[in-house]
Amino acid sequence: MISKKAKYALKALKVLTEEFGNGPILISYIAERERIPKKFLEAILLELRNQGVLQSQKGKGGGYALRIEPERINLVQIIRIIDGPIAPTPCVSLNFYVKCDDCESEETCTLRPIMEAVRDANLSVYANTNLTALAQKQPVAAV
Amino acid sequence: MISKKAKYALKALKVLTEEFGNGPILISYIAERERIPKKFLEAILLELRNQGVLQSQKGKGGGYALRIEPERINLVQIIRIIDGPIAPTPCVSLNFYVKCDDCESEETCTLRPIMEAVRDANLSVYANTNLTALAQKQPVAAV
DNA sequence: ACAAACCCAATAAATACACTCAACTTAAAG
DNA sequence: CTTTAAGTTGAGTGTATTTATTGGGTTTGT
Repeated sequence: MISKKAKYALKALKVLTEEFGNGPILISYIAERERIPKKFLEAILLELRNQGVLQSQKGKGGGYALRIEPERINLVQIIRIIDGPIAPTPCVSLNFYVKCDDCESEETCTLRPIMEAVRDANLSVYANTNLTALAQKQPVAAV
Repeated sequence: MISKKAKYALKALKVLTEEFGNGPILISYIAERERIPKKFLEAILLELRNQGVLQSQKGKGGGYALRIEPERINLVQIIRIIDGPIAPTPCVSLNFYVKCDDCESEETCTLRPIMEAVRDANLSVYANTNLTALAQKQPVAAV
């Protein structure tokens, strides 16, 4: 399961993709349209801004916008920012690797191959989906 | 990410698979061998027993054992017992479906197809792995 | 002055443990 | 054959950390 935070992030980015080119979009607008708790969304958008995905503008006429074209942003980047690892266990994570303190050897661990397979299965879906696809309700191609 | 609880459950079941046919296995034995916090493991094994996966025996010579042959138990069953849904969001879960309170219509939701693809990718790995495979360090076949 | 993003902190539930005591089963002692 | 002791699961409670949310106040740009 991904977190609600990640799901909210994706929904917010969907809106920002649809509104891409229309200037800054209000937090309140996104929150209402997608029924996301506003204060929570605030923190999510801030995080995405700090990670370089979004840009923000304070004051009147302010709001949030994608920093680059939606085609160039895929779901792997977003999920990693919000939830961290995509792998089912930290010990097979590519970007957030943490050694298991309960495992003796990774070479002999029989769980690893399965966990790696799960990781790759997830990665292939997330990596092949960009924000434009997310906003367009395209059927996702099987991998 | 699966929970630590789920990972511990799989490791414990691996041991019980290896020891299948050798009578009841002690919690302490599994805990030490796999370096799982004993009290936590206790709760995990109990849950698996209550769900019909394991049988237990109290008193001297007691312990835990698989109730049926390891070939007949796959990881989907285990993950569902311990972590619940395999799907990334409750709204695309086959066994633990919960309607999104923030979504208006599931038909028009653009996140759904991606979430379903992720769910199916995970399911295909977990469903194709039984406890015997888990214990044998077989490379997992791509799906 | 106003409107917006931004920051700080408090709350509630779930996760990951630890600690203590009760219940049950078997085996040995009397 | 009954009692007792030892070994084991089982049940309840407590604590720290993360997740999801809310509230109030601050800063910044127009």
